Amino acid sequence: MGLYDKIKADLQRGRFIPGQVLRQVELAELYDVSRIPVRDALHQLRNEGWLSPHGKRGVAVPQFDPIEVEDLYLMRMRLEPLLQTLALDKLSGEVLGRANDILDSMEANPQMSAELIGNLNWQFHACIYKAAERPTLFSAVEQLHRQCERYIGYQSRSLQYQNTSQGEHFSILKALKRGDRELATTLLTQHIEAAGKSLVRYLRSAQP
Amino acid sequence: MGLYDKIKADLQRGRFIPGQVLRQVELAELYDVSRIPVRDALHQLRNEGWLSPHGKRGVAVPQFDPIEVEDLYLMRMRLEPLLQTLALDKLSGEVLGRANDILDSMEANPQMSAELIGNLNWQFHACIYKAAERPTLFSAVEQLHRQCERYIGYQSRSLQYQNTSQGEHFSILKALKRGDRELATTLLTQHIEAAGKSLVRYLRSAQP
DNA sequence: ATCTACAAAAATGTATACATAATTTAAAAG
DNA sequence: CTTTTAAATTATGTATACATTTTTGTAGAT
Repeated sequence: MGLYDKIKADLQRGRFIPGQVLRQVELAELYDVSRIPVRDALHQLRNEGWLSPHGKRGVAVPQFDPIEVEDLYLMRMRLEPLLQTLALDKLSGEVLGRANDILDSMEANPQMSAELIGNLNWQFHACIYKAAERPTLFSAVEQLHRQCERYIGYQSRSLQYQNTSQGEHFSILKALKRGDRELATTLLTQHIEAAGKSLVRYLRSAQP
Repeated sequence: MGLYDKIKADLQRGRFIPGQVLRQVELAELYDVSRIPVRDALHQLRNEGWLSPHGKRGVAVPQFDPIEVEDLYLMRMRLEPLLQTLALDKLSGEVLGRANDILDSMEANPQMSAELIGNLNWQFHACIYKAAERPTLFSAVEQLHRQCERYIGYQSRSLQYQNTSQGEHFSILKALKRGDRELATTLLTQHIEAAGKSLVRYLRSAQP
């Protein structure tokens, strides 16, 4: 696990306080490396929205920003259905099977960590998206996911939402299996919208 | 002008051949700096699609990829109208005036460099987009533009396309002034689609 | 007392040197 | 002759040291 992942994990776990300014030397000492790899990691983390520029030098841990969340989900609502549509014609039985397995494994283990649930969630959609064989579009969507991760965090969400979300996954998969383009698109759009709304609700309740 | 800009300009001008592998030492000697700033610049250029990973080490100048162009314009067609819509309510007379000035200045100088035309082109849209005050969405759109730049290059395009494109700009601006949400959205979508198609046509004619 | 100018500090950018990882080349075995 | 393995080469990653830039603090003038 590289330094980038370590710092990201610590940001996700809330080790650094929003608003806090991170200095290269501090981090270098903290993780026991030189400033060079720290610089690289900070650049990347800034690109992905995990850190924001702080004046002319340094980076800061960004505050929670509801507008940013809204923007991220608005973009996902427009790009992910597009990608899924492009994938539809190329969906093999193998891909659909793998997608099914992922959902089943989530169903089977009712008490997975929030982190693992989030990962499998993305795995499900990603394995469908990859079938489209559109690398540029895929990595754009992937980056949006990474930016969302910052807000999703490791907090476990309500069991109720987990269930409806899981139900939506199965509906989408069914529509894909039937090759119903329209329905799959509609369901995915609603799925993302619901996820966004749920996230905003959660953030508003957790943060003052 | 930083090293990043220098290398990008040289990529845009075709100093490096598509497929060519770029080594840090070569570039360091070429631009007379050490490898550290080269590394930083290469990272960023790779993030923006100007360079692609080459195996487990090094980067290469990417080949022209029609699918990538299509993806970029598909994304722009979905994100830019969204951003413009969000801007519509906040458009002040001052912003609209500035947008108008940009178009007029393009009209006034009929023989600007292709590079300058491209810049003003983006300035026009950007000054409207900025009015939305949605930084996340804006920088996503901005990044898509940067990725498109690689294909647009410095080559001058047909005069015919310049004229129709300019006409579309005026139509969009008029719709925005009237506050016609629907029309402005439709026109912008078509504008981007036309630009994409024109670019693909151009690339197909220039490249074998 | 406030503002400006200049000096001291602190933080980041960059160069050089070394460590690690990857690729290639050559040698040996099948 | 092909394939495999190990050594040498080459490229990138990282540490340390130095340069540059930005910020902060202080002294003097208005």
